Amino acid sequence: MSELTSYERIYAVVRRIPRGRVATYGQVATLAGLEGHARQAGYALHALPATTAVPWHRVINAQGAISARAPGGDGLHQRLLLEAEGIEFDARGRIRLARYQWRPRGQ
DNA sequence: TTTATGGCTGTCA
DNA sequence: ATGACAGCCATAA
Repeated sequence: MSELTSYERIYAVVRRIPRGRVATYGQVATLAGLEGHARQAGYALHALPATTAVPWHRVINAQGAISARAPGGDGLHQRLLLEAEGIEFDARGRIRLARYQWRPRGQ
């Protein structure tokens, strides 16, 4: 019923994530109309080109941690991007979701 | 067309 | 608190 692909819906949601905030894959999937398909949200982000304007780094897993998508430490790059936006990580490299998780509609 | 897989999530130990 | 298992279904081959 849409001319947009699932990926594009996901990108549209991710683009709405304010700076200094994060959202989980499941949350993005739900907002994109794909409730319960957290993985698809992850795949969509995985498919993003390096030149994208989508703030994919603001999307993390339900544990408030960064999913290691590549060996070696690419996750570190994502972490730096988040820290640059003012998001703090605890000693285990996890984000305080209670404080930084994006809350659409309720501000 | 079918088959395999997966940037996850939730539950149980 | 962490670790392991199974499941949901779209995308890619």
